[in-house]
Amino acid sequence: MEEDGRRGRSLELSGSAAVVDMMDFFAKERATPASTTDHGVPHLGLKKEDPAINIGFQLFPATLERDQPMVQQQLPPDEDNDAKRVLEAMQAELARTNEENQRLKNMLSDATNNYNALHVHLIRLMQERNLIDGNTQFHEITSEVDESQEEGDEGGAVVPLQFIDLKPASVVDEESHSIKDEGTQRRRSSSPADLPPSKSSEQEHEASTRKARVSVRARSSAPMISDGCHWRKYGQKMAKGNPCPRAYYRCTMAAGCPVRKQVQRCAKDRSVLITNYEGTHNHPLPPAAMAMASTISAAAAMLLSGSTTSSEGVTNPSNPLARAIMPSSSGVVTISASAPFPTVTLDLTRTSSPLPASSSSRVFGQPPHNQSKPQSVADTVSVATAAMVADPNFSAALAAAISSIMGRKGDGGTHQTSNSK
DNA sequence: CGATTTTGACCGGCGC
DNA sequence: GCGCCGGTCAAAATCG
Repeated sequence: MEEDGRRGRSLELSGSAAVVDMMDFFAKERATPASTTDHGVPHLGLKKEDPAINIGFQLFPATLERDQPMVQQQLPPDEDNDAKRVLEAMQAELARTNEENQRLKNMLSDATNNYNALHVHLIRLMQERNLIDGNTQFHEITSEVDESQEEGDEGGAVVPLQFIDLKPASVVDEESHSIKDEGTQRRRSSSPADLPPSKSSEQEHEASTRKARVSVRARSSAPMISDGCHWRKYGQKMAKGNPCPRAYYRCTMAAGCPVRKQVQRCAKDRSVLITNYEGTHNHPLPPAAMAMASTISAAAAMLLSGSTTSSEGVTNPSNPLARAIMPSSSGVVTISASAPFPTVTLDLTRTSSPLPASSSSRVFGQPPHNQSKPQSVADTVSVATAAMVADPNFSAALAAAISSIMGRKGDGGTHQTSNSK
């Protein structure tokens, strides 16, 4: 986006702006009204490619208001009855089109509301199940998502879906104040005045979860995947063990948005672009970004609900969401609770990843030089849902998955929460 | 001219 | 304490 390859300094990150699978998908998302993609097609019975939507939404309103008076002005005063009848017929047709247009708008609005309500409901159900399971660590994830949903309800149909963020609300609030202040806050953090009287277990937990991330792996020759948000590059570093530089971006869609992301090519397969998201957006997301956020939220909530476990990064077909997605994709979602921070990974590489399962742990923000240390791979929980992002049928898949999940509430499973440290 | 990128410096965490 | 490393800052450069 910002990186268009006009400069040659940033090595591989400044390559040509090629289009990848996921970019194709998000480009489609942007070109279509939000509700047509996010609510799920079944509500409308229309496909998002249906030309009727675009015609009704964009073309008719503009042409109607312009053309109608023009036709009348061009008519001579003594025009014959045939011309009048044609004119009346045209006007009637335009009126009908207007009505159809309005009806489509209403349908889209309803569908959007339905989708948002379902999404909130889904997250809450997952939270309830986590409470039952007594999984305190993962509970924080869904509760955070839930809070963001409630905030979004204030804005009506627009729900500020956020990338998964495991930080407790207090931490989020602190970080939301000012990005500029963050550095000084971090450097001031050792001040005795800022230190709490005692370090409770809750605070220890906070420290362990404040660095939660979402990692997206996509095969791309582009310098950065298009995720719908606006990013500003604020740094670039050479990471040890990887010849490709790592670029640091922060969200510029709203002032003070604390969300950051890191973009780096995989050392073993340079065609794979690894993007790590960190933080919570403090603003509503555009449709394209919502698609990503929704997917991650749904996948994470689903996984954290404890229906599927795996230590090898493979798909468990008993998972309803996975079942809904699997037919169309080979993508893999992985959630790791490993130190130093829990991470949700979306593997969007269409072919099976050439990397072993353990390599995905490195994506989790852990530099390669840590690989020699004892590190848990067994706490990795995986299921194939990432295809929702890569697959243009994402909406239908998500809707099917949600429906499936709703229908099996209470159906539980084991939940792997082991931590390597 | 404002927005964005580049890039060296700086900081804190961590291991030895 | 020292050095390494990842992450961030901020001034300068660059772009549209």
